[in-house]
Amino acid sequence: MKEKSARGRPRQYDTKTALGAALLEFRRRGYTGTSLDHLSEATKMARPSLYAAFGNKRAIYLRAVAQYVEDSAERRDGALFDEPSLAAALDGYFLALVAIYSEGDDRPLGCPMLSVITGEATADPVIGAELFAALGRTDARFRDRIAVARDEAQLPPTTDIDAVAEMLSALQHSLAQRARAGTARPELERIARNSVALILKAAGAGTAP
Amino acid sequence: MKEKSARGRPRQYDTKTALGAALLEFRRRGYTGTSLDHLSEATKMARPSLYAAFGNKRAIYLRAVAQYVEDSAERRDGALFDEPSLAAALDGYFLALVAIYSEGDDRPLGCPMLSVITGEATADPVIGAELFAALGRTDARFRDRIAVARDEAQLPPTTDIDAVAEMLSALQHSLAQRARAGTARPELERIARNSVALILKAAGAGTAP
DNA sequence: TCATTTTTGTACCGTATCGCAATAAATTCG
DNA sequence: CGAATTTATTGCGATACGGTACAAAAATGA
Repeated sequence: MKEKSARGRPRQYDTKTALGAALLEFRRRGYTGTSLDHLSEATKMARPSLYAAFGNKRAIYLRAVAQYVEDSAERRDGALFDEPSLAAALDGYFLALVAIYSEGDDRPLGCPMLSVITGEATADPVIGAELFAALGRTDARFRDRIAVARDEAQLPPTTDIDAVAEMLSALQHSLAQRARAGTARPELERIARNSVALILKAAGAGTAP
Repeated sequence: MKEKSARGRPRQYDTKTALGAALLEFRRRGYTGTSLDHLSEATKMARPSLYAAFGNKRAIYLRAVAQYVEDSAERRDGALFDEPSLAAALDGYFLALVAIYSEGDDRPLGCPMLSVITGEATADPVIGAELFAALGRTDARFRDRIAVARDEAQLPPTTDIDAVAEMLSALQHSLAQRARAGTARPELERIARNSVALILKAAGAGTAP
């Protein structure tokens, strides 16, 4: 499926690595705080090349975050759905999430969406819609996993799927927030484990066989 | 305790209203997206006056948010601690919180801290420290309230105070995130009520008399 | 070899930005 | 009234910003 460069001067950049470098820059500096010059330096692409390849700054961010979502989707869904035990699945999922949120040489960089574009959501409707959609996707994924666990009788049939899923989403939002504020990884992992246990207890896990 | 203006030309602005207008502008545009010109227009103070009164942009934000924290502390603590029933206290607290987060003509403006400076926390260490401290204060307030409820036997003596407080903080973080993404107020209120109920259930409220 | 195609590099434009200097206006004290 | 003091206003200067025009460079095809 690789596009074979047919003609013309070959491009010196690789799209995936460029978008990865761009996202890292956004995570470091924030959305508005990242200029096209910063992106140009980080990706080693000249500004016109950036523009030709992806479009304006917002398009660069959206492409970069879309690649992040796509690349991490497999790991996320794997952690959530390949593990039969709900408790183990959630533990694995959130530990992987904390690992991502804790990336960063100096301090944790947080979530590539929640920690980066929250400030812009009110000023830029496109960004706001993107953020809203991302929240909805996370909710839906948790709902699906909870429904599976309920169908497998790991949770009572009366389980309020929406409420439990919203608590799991809240944990994710909170971990992103705390990571961005500088909370260290072991503390995030502790919070994740404790919270998952508490949520499962509230959901009635292990109550009715 | 009012400073009586002793000499010189009297100032035309009121500090509190100016800081309130500045905070509103920060919430609308985000931290980096708000320029001194925006603040100047919003507060009806000339840029040099802003500079003389508060200092640079970061100082303006910190002063504005400090005033917000101070002004809302009374209502917050009142909702939390004046109500004897833990369930009623938490419901009241989070409904008041949702009311604040839902402010805004066009769309909800979210939290004056969580929704505004999260993106800058990695780039500006002072902002990062401020955010970290704010998270710690919220945690501590919830811990205190849970401890009171446990001492009054509204919760079992074995209650894990830290874990429950962290879940309540997570709910707060999540409501801020969802509000900023555009979730409407009734939905936020529904989530708040359901989550409080679930957390109390997990904490064992009403289990042991 | 030479035209064609695609990417790269340089330079530029209009605007916005922060921070401040210099001056004008409004008030109190003597 | 005049001196002193505090605030308000105007304007400047240097930089950074997003976005683009244009020509040079590097490849392919005939």
